[in-house]
Amino acid sequence: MYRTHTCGELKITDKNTNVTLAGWVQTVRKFGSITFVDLRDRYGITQLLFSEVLNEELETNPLGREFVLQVKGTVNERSNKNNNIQTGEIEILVSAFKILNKSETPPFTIQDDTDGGDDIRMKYRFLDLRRNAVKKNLELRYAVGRSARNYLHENNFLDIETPFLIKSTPEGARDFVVPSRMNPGQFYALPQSPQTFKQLLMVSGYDRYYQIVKCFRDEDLRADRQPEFTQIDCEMAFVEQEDILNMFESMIKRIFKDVKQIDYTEKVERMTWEDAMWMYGNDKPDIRFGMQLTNFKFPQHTFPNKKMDPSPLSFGEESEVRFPVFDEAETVIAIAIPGCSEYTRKQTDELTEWVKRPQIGMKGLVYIKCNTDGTFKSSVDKFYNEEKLMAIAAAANAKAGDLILILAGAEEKTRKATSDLRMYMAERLEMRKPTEFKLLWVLDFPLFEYAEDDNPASSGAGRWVARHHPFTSPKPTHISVMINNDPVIKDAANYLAHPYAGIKANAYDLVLNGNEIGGGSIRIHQRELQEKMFAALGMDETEQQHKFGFLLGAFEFGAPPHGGLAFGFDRLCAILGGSEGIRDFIAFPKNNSGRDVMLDAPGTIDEKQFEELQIKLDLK
RNA sequence: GGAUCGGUAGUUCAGUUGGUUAGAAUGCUGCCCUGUCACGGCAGAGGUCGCGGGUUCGAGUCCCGUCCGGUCCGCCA
Repeated sequence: MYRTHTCGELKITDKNTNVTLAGWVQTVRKFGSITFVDLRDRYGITQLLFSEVLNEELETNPLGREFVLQVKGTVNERSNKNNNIQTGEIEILVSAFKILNKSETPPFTIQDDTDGGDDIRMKYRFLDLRRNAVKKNLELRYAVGRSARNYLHENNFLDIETPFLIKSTPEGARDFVVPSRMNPGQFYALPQSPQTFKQLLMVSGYDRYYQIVKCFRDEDLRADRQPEFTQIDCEMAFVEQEDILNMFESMIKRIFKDVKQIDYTEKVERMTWEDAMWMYGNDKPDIRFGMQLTNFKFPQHTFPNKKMDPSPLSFGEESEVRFPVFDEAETVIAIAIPGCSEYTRKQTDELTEWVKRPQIGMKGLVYIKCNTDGTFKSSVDKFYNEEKLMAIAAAANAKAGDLILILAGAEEKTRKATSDLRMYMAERLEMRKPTEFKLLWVLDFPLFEYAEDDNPASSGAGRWVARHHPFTSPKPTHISVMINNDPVIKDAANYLAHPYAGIKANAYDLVLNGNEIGGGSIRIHQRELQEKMFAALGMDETEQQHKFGFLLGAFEFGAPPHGGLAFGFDRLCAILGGSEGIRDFIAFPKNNSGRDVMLDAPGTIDEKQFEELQIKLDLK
């Protein structure tokens, strides 16, 4: 037997017990005739005491960091206790030891606060995973998965596996492809999600399905995006949107309870997509803090349901003064930053530089300081007098002591920039606390999105793309709009006037602290509507049949109404763990360029493999 | 596809207007130490300054290219 106990469980009540432990050498502290060794395993650290004969034996068999060590000994009460570790009251008085394996000196320290950078940690990920900080994340990941499985199991969901080698249907993201040896010249694709399979399972009558499953998308990476990632993928039959929201709102609350011991009892807030864009400039707003946008100016057709109040920015017809930046802009949006009226010139300049970065791309930034004494100081004093500034501040809901920031420009860009600025300021003011959690359902997304046509033959006319995916159903009231109108966009410049632009989807996203952690929809389950959808996306009958014939066919054999959603498992774990990046919540992640630096993958393949696949490499 | 920051000892970093022998911390090696737990003390080893080219009397430092890594935009139905 290699061990009788782990390194994390012995207590003062085990005093005088004979034990055998095995683990890795964390540190060796020598004091002439006695030596302390910290022995580490998955469960904790236990101090070993080598004295007298054993200490001398260490001279001939010296220990190094990360040696694998087995010791026999008795549990001893420490004379100096260490309250920082679980086993701090005891130590093992070693009577015999055996080095089970030696170790090279690791390239970085195996500690919570390692000295290793990301690069070297990833290269030696197997050592990095020994660190408590990463281990904690993987344990949290397991806990989240277990909690979800328990919940889904209790609610009659069936875990059904779906294939990884499927057919390429390049509708959304790029597919990863796998050549087929037995079918030369043909390729499988790895699934971007098990979407069509879970819908077919609904047709098959498995009315509650789930799977914690890998998905693959060949797109560029981010701190929170990996080419292979994991979803909690769920689907239900005979449900409406409300049923899904309730079912999965409860699931996420259960996860909060199980994993974070948080009683998230209040109802999850709900917001339409239009309101989210209006109030936050973003379809996944972080609503833990205020700083809502004030829309001073916007193109009415983008927000047909919003009323344009008389803007305090405008001058009367007879006025000689004009501020062209606001006058000529399509959109002007303000945010009031609480408590920042004391910002120095240097700080406001810094913010201006920030919005002028190419990633944001604004031309400048207007600020108004609402001084605590009731006066105002702004970068537009030349154009707006005290009275006007006061009116602007009132409209922007700014209080004395606030700093109003105003951006102006084209609608889409300005709205995004204002939203980015809001997040940046919140970050800067430490209003985004990683231990505070707030959920939000965003509802009523547009079904379609306008895209510039990349096909030059169609002379620049735009086309529709599915905002969610092509299986998403329109709101019941919008079905007829879709059926009865031609999807072709004749006037690209005025695409918002097209009836399709107003069609809302039966889709929903779950947002946690400004991150999309899940999304789904009620699906189309009638062949006619599905065909219309494919057609709207520019697929002719042949293409539809070729790509999705199996699904259209299935819809003719009693497809029930159904819908579902999928959670981004990695991202959910990262946020619950208080981190923005998902890499340390995945045991073996890829780097920025999609490489596994430990394996050095991807790599080339043998000539023989090419031959078997009947593929000749001819790189451009 | 684009922007931006970085690459100097095993590791994390500093390195001034271009100027003698490139530093610190940590890790590593050796010696000393009976109560440490970030042990302590003394001594020591350790560098193709990512790579290639250029400017210069002289380049870690300036310029160009390239490779690698981080973050972001585009992209991610």
